[in-house]
Amino acid sequence: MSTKSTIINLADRLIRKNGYHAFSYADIASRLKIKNAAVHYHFPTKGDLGAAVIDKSRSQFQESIKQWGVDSPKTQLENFLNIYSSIGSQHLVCFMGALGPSFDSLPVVMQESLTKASNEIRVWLQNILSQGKQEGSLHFIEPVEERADLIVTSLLASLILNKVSGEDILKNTSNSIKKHLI
Amino acid sequence: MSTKSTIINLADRLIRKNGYHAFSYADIASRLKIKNAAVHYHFPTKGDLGAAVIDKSRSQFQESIKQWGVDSPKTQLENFLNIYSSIGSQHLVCFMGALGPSFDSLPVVMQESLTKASNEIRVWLQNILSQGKQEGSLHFIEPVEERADLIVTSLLASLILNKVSGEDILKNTSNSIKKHLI
DNA sequence: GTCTATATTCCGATAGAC
DNA sequence: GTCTATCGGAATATAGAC
Repeated sequence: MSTKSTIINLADRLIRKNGYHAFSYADIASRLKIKNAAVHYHFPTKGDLGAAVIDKSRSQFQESIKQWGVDSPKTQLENFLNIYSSIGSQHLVCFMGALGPSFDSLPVVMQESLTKASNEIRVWLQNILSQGKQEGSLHFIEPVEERADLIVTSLLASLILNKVSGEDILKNTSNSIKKHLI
Repeated sequence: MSTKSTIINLADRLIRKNGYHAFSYADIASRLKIKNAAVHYHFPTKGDLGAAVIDKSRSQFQESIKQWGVDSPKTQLENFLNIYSSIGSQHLVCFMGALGPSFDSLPVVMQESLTKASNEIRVWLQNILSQGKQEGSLHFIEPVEERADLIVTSLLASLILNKVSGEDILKNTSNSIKKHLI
């Protein structure tokens, strides 16, 4: 793997463990056994690196949902839930949960990519829910935007409370989500 | 108001706007027109200040639910929802949403207080839901822990996505929560 | 093209003045 | 008891070596 993508992966992990403002170029450099200024060659500013981390996650998500395209809405929803349980098992949060709370303090390039990401995820979930309702495999009474936001917010914060409480909050919320839809 | 409590309120606001690691003693000092080292007199370390911010919110919550004690479960739940809409209208997140994601990078005093806070909120909500179910005013099928966690996580992350998306996510999730319970 | 030596600013924290 | 002057170190970032 290239140095550049290694840096992105390290930054991604540090951001989702400690937060954007809690990691430094020195953290990355020491793990790569190079000088911190070498990281600046690949990413001139910290905002550039942060934006690359977001963009990588966005690309991965787009690739995932493309592959899921053949599956049923119910299966795609379970795939989506599995993303979060995978993150939770590593004692991390998702990039939206890591970066969203300090949105106002982030460089503009990161803010813009984050906003796009939130819309991409919410719109995709709305579509899956709509499809499932139409074919009769998923059930909900309220407007699809409301149910989609209920689900995505609950999953996002479950990873946060997993860290804080030390309990498996995500298991509880995932159960609740599934019981109401199916 | 005393300088000490003014500092706590300023720090609280800064944390919920930008995050714990994104604010400095200088931010507080400049707003108070004193030197940053003066803040160290009141709070020797940044962790002391952070813990005071959490403790203040915990006290406020305990006071609120004490006052709500006479209300019906349904009314208490609406009071709880109103806390979040009040925070959202100020374009802020709750302290749990601000601090939880970077839990691993926080001083131990803050971690311990945060963990207690998460349990206090979750247990209170579980009790309200149980009471409401028993008297027939609130309805849910899954175990009370699952529904309580669904609600609290959804509200927490709604404030985060409010910031990121620029839309009123909290309105959607609040509607969804109410429609399923009532 | 890739990385190192160096600069500059800002951080949290201490010692001591009033 | 309250605050100011100052420190040591870490942060991001630039200029230049190889």
